[in-house]
Amino acid sequence: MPDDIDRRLLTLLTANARLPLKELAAQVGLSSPSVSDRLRRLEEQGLIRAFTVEIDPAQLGYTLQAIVRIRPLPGRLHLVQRLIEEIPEITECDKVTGDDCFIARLMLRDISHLDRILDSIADKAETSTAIVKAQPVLRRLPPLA
Amino acid sequence: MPDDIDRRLLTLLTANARLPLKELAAQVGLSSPSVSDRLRRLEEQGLIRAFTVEIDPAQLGYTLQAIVRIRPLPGRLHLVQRLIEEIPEITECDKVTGDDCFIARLMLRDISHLDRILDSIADKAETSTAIVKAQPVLRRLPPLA
DNA sequence: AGTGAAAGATCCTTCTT
DNA sequence: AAGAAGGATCTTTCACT
Repeated sequence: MPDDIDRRLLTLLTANARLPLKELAAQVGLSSPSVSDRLRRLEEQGLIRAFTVEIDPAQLGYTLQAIVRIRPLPGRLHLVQRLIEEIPEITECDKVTGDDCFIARLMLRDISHLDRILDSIADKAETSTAIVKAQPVLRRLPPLA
Repeated sequence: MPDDIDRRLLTLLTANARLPLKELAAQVGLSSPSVSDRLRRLEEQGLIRAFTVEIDPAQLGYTLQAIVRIRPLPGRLHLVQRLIEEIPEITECDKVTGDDCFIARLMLRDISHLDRILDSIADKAETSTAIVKAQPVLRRLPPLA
């Protein structure tokens, strides 16, 4: 279980994953070797899954996003799931309770792009689409208390 | 606009943001200083928004996730949006077209945690909740073609 | 579990071409 | 954009708390 210092390290790294050890150590009041040890441990136990970059999809041409709820037709659950995994424009998908079996986020170049993708699953699942107008909360950490 | 080499750099960094310049340079067939210049440019123009870590929420005690659709009661749109921004368990929220004005992702410790949060907005908005059972597509990059 | 220091390797940036 | 050099940073180790 992460202690208070681990949590502060995670907060700092979430904001800037390239902070040097010396800087991290100063912020949490430990020495560089200690911080180095803690980071290694956090990575090994999988609490830190990966070091990544956050990309602005609009600057890659994906100026439109949609949230699509997907209800596979009877007997098509597994087929639809495989399909979802293979559509690269789906950058996130959750399998959930309730009628809407899947909830997916799509990155799109324009509306016709959306139309094309929805058409390709129309014979295997029903879909409900919501176009993203704004993002009041961009991906952030839950409370670490 | 990013060229082919920029796109390869983005792909490499998305998988591992700590790859050294030398390694990145070798992969794309350039020298370290060139790659350094490109990364600086990508960061300055905001295509790379940030260097971060990906955290496993379960290991922070958030063993439950929910996707909640939120329909503010008449006249409560702005109030509800402020509320959403202030609930730290909401780690993602999109404002979308359609009846469901907001779609939010909640990180939760258990079911009673969900109950508490939904209760706190029950008098300002209607909600529909879907519990996440699996994540067939974890956050990934859209195609860079 | 952590500190402080020090050595050796690696990495980044600057300068020149 | 490449190559070489200088300076910073990371990691590891060790004796000690």
